Amino acid sequence: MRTTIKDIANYTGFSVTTISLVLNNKANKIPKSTKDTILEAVEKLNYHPNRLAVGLVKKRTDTIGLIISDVSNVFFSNLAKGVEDECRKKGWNLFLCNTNDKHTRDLSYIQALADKGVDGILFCMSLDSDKKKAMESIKLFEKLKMPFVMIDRFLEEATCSSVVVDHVQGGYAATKYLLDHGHKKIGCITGPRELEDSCDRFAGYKKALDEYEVAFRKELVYEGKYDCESGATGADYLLKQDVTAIFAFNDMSAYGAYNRMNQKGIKIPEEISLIGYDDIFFSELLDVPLTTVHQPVYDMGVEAVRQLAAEVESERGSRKCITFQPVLIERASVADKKRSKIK
Amino acid sequence: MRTTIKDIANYTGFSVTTISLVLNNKANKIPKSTKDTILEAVEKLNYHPNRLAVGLVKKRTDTIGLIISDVSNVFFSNLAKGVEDECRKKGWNLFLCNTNDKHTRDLSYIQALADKGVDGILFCMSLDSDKKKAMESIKLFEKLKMPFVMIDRFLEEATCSSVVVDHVQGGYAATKYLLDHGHKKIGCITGPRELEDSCDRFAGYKKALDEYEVAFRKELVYEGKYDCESGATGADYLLKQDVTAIFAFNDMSAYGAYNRMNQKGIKIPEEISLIGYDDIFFSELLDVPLTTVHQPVYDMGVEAVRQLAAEVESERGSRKCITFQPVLIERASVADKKRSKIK
DNA sequence: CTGTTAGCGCTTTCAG
DNA sequence: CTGAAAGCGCTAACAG
Repeated sequence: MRTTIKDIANYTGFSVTTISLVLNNKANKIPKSTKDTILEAVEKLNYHPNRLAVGLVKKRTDTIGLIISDVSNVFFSNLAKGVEDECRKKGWNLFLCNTNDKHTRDLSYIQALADKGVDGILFCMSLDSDKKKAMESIKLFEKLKMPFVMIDRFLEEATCSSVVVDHVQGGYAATKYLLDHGHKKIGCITGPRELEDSCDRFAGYKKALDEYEVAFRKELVYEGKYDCESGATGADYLLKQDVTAIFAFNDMSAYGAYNRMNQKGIKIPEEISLIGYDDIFFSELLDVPLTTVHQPVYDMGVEAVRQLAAEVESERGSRKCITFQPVLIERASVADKKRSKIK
Repeated sequence: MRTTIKDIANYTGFSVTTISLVLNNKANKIPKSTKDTILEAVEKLNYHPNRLAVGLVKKRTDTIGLIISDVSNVFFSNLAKGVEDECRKKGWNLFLCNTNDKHTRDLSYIQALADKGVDGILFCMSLDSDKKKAMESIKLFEKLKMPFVMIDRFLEEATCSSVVVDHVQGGYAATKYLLDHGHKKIGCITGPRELEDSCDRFAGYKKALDEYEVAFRKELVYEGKYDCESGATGADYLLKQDVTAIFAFNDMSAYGAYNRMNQKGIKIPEEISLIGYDDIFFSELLDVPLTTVHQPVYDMGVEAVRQLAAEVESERGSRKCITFQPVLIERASVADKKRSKIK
């Protein structure tokens, strides 16, 4: 059996109250001598408080949950790393929950975590959530009075903090970079049109085009699925449109395009410039390191925990929306547009 | 305030015992009618048991911990995925702990998880653990009477289950494959020599050489660090030794070698064959998809949870050591040795 | 079949 | 300064 506070009481002759007091630093008026005997006993008997019991009475467990779709996705694993590192600093523990983008799992994890007494939840809504489903999740949080911060996706209606990245800016930066390199026929391989982040990047793309007074042409837009395969078919399509540069809305589809062009013997960046989005660790390892838009995922994880901490401490109120600016990482996959090419 | 079992008691008029009984399916002798009223009330008042309280008395929390060095490493994130998926199936929750390979964190996480009442721990010992430190961890588990299963690394002395992969076999298979393709001068880029898995792969490499009666030559061995950079310098070195094939002990160093050869204009696999180890998702996305040794990481995660479940249920006893066989994934980075080349 | 009661291990008034 | 006692929400003998 583990040593309990009672054991310490018996051993030292003091009452459990006194023990508890000194262990929780509420021992203003307890003489150093008794403090010391107690601390010694704690050491000697190797006493460690049972956190379940503590949690039961304090209604605080120093534990939070992280709900994401899939840790094996590099985006999320980096996020999780940031989250866990920050938790460790705070002396917290982290529950990891993968929903695989199933909304019903969002719901069941939220409830399960609440039942286990977490102090708060970091919530990356599942992708199959339409507005109605999203509100369902939010309502559940509210019903449970569970502090939470939304990551990567945000809902106006939610009374919570959030940390997101400005994808409009990201899309804008990537496109502008291409434009600055003289490209005008810039194809893009988007993500699924339902996804807000894809729409945002698209908005950024258009904004840059506008700013440079390059007419938007919808035949230069290919709707991909954020995966390699659709990146490859996207490249096939755009090549036929005779683009000089491709902006893939995530690195995975950029890889697909990259490989396809390689197969076809099309040189990057000499013949076609390519730019990605995400900055997966792999992108810099390619033969032609990929120029891409970096999302500060790890930092977002850290910040999310801090927001949650604020939320937990202050009993709501914070409700801040922290926006991270993505940053363009210049590598080798973009070159000036060849003058030789017509138009 | 959350509804408690007492609320249900008050609401239905039955005692808390009765409620508890039906909720825990120990209601053999309780008439369906009362069962139904209770279940209805539970539904209506939206009652969810407080798991902290349950855990306190039952000494079971349906929660386990996973201690690894770093989730942002693809190996571990895939492992974690397998673990979490299996946990979900069992209705368990998962604590995620990153040690960054610091042994003291192994210790503090083990204790912290125990304090929070986990039923067991999946333990991937930190890399800076020598035998003595490793035993320290094991002893702690034993002192705490905490069920655990070791993953990826195993210690004879430990009375626990473990799931590992047979790296000797992996190294053997990779080397044999190269030999079968007519290569005799096979260079290898190992991992740090302190690491057991690297030694094992090396043993497999030698074993295959022996079997094919190809003399081992130590100048064909380059000690790398399991990263891209050392892979590149390893390639530089081995190229000077005039090898016809390179076996990199992990995919990261294989990428390093791959890129370096690309830079030098050396064609893979025409001029040099290359084989990796790990089968990171990226390996198949390369221009020349990398032939590599696949470790069934996800499945290991799943199996580890099952082992732990057995351990937890049967109050020790199992103590099985499950060995996974790595499998060679044939892709495009290995070719028959050119006859033209001398020797 | 159902209720009473005693904990699980800890914190926290409230007395003294 | 320290201790007794109540209670967090639940389970599990033990009665009846």
